[in-house]
Amino acid sequence: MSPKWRELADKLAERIKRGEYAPGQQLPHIRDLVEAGEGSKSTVHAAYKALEAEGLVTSSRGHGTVVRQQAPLKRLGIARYDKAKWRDGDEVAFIADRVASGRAYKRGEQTQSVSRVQASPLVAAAHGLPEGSEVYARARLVKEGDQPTHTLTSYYRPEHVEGTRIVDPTPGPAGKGGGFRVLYDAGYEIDRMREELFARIASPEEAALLQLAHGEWVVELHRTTYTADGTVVEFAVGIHAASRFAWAYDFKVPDSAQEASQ
Amino acid sequence: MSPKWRELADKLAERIKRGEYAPGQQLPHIRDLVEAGEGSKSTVHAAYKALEAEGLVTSSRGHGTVVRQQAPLKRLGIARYDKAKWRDGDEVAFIADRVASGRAYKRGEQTQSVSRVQASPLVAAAHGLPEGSEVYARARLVKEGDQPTHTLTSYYRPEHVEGTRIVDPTPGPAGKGGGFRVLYDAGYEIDRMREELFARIASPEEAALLQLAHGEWVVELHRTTYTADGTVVEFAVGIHAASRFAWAYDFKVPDSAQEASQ
DNA sequence: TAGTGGTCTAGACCACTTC
DNA sequence: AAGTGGTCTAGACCACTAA
Repeated sequence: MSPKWRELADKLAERIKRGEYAPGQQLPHIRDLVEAGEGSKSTVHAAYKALEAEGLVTSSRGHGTVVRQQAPLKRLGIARYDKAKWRDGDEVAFIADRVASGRAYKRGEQTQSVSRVQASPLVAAAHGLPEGSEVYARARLVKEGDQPTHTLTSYYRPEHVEGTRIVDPTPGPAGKGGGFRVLYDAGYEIDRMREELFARIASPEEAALLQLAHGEWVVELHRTTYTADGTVVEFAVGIHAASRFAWAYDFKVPDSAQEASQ
Repeated sequence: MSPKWRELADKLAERIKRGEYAPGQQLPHIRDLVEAGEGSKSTVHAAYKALEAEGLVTSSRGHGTVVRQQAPLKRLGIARYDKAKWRDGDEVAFIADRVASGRAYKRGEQTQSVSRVQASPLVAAAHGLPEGSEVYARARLVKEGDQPTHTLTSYYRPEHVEGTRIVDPTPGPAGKGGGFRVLYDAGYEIDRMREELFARIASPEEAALLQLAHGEWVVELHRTTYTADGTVVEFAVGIHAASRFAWAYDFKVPDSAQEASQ
């Protein structure tokens, strides 16, 4: 026998999934359910808190509890890095994402700030630098309408970007073609990438920034970008609301027995 | 000003991270903290519940609340599918994972059951079959010691596996070399894969199976495996405890302007 | 039997929003 | 001022574990 608050939460979740409570619609007020005999205020509140942690509703004082918009997952694939997009056209990866997902791009949905900082152990290791070396950090917060979706911070070695648009940024996503175009123009053509992902609980700051419910998770993405000679020209860390993204990777099955002939 | 339960949870989390409460060690009992003036029983309990949702501790009735073992992330990369491992040797992918993570493999850490089922919409779409077609499902639950880490269910088309070891399984991971070896021996050499990942709340069944705390998340992995001629020979769905895994993907930056010459 | 965490209640009070 | 969700208390009782 589940606890009472769990039963109530399941009952409400069921109705939400069946569409009886539509997205944007108000759930019954806590005091109404108390009156209706669903339990004490604490019990009903526990059920609502569970629904919020599960991402189904959002509560706010003074307003009430409303069913959340269940935005479809945004799908990110390798194709978003296609050279043709940023080298020959003027797209940048994050705009390609929108197009692929059938979303429109609006100006002002990406904020950016560039600063010169000391490399953290993670950043230093990725770039093969001593800890504490100075690097350029380009931090973006990407929104979709009013909804922030993820942060992305790129770290560059000073000798690769000094004097480029990246360190003296005009508004918008690093100008025409984005960061990879800038590196390309500076003589560093990207060739290979490594993406590493894992999920964890959002920190309080991240939860506030990405408008996450308490207990929601984020996916942390580490992207290391190499030129053909193996130089790391960009290391980026992204924090994504875990419930809003999916990643897809296509690859050939490796065969180490044939490595020499490839 | 955070609520009292949040302050208490943060204080305890801090001490856990600093090592004052070591993994496996008991946290103070709820009633002790009530006595110590940290708040009422409900307040202290709320703090403990938050710590549990954040994966830091596990509570159980009759025992107490102990600090969780923070197992390092298991890292999964493309290399675990290396043909040399299962074609020329007799390793299977999941053993390669253990070796890469410095863990030992013990027999009996993987359970398996094979059945003939009607394809769900997801499975049918992956195989390009009409919904409800019959497929073989090979379901595994992978453990590490006593700790289950993930489930993995592979779906095969009957004409690809009928009469092979897969559908008449001997104990262990589909026998020597695993499922890919069986397909290889049957004339279907795998060539290309697509992995898709996303995170979501664990269902109650998954939480029980994988021994997850309430509110923990899982990563669902969809793996589609193709032969060189584009035939889908395996579609697999994995459910991983989100806090226990990391994924890494290496790839060349695509260039659609050169597709013809590749 | 004694001790643990978990649930539930009734009610007071707080923080915030809207009218 | 009235109505919303959020916090907190004191205490009763339940479920489970151990000796």
